[in-house]
Amino acid sequence: MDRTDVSLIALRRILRATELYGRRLAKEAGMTAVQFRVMQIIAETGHATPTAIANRMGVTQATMTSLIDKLVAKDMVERKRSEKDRRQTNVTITPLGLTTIDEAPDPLQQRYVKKFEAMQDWEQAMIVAALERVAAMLDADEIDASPVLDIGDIGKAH
Amino acid sequence: MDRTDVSLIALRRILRATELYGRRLAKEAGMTAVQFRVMQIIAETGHATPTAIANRMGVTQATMTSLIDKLVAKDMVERKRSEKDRRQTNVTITPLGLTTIDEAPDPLQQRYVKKFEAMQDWEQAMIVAALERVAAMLDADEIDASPVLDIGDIGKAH
DNA sequence: TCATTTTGCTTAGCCTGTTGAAATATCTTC
DNA sequence: GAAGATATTTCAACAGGCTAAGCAAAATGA
Repeated sequence: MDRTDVSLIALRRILRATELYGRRLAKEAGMTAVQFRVMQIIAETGHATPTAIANRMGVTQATMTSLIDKLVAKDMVERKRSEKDRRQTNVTITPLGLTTIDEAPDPLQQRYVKKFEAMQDWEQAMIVAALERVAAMLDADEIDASPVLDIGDIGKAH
Repeated sequence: MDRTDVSLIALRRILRATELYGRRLAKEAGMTAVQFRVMQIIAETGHATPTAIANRMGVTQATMTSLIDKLVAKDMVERKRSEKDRRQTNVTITPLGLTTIDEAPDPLQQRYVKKFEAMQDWEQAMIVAALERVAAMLDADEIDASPVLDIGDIGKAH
């Protein structure tokens, strides 16, 4: 087995771990990974418009509407008409939504961040360099204005 | 922005490239990424049982039944009752299915493999080491006998 | 000013993937 | 051969995704 195979296998493990994380999250947080991702994005600043979220996640507005519908039904977020531009809807997170995502298990990220930060400086540097190299190899010529979608998002650090 | 963030962002790019690849594949090969993954598994040996495929992909038998239904409708695979154990169904790939996956575009892997193999020895070694390190960080204590699922599977090399 | 275009969002209808529960058919075993 | 285990399928229900169409509110421009 050559290095190419080994590297592909490692990539596969990374993808799979992410997928499994998404499923676990779905069960433990009482919502699906996609819904959780929407919550995370809204929680970053406390509010966001459907279009903005849709763009970041790489889905259409229509899809976002139905996702928000479900989160509203769960009392996790609220819709509020914008004052400035009354075409816009502002989706804000509710107190319940906030505690839910704060308390949500985030095993993948926690695990990764903790271990990453425990590494020595040179090793961190090496990993960052390698990951960026791989990312560049994979998403090259795909840099268009397309959205920042990611499956079960590994999330923002810290 | 510290190194942890940078590394998470790179990971996110990797995941996203994989996701986008799955979507492109779906359009160009005339089937979805999930269906394609089923085809790949069957093609490994030319045949497989629904349960075996379901296990490898981490879905239930019921799901596999409906996936196979669709592939049968597309004339990509066939169901054949096993002779030995007539409870079992053997899913075999058709000639059409075989040519379809042989000719399927595999831009992600091609791109990756080509670039990887063009790298210098020391760089390949560095990337393999880094990817394995990251994979270990992510899928630690998750090594159980669970299935070999991966989204839009990066695929087997060569 | 006001008609036209653009923008932001929702509705409606349709697909795929997924599951759990129940039904069917076929071994296996005592 | 009856009871239990195993392999699949069927069915009903949902989540997520899309497109097309519609509506309401800005923005534009003649």
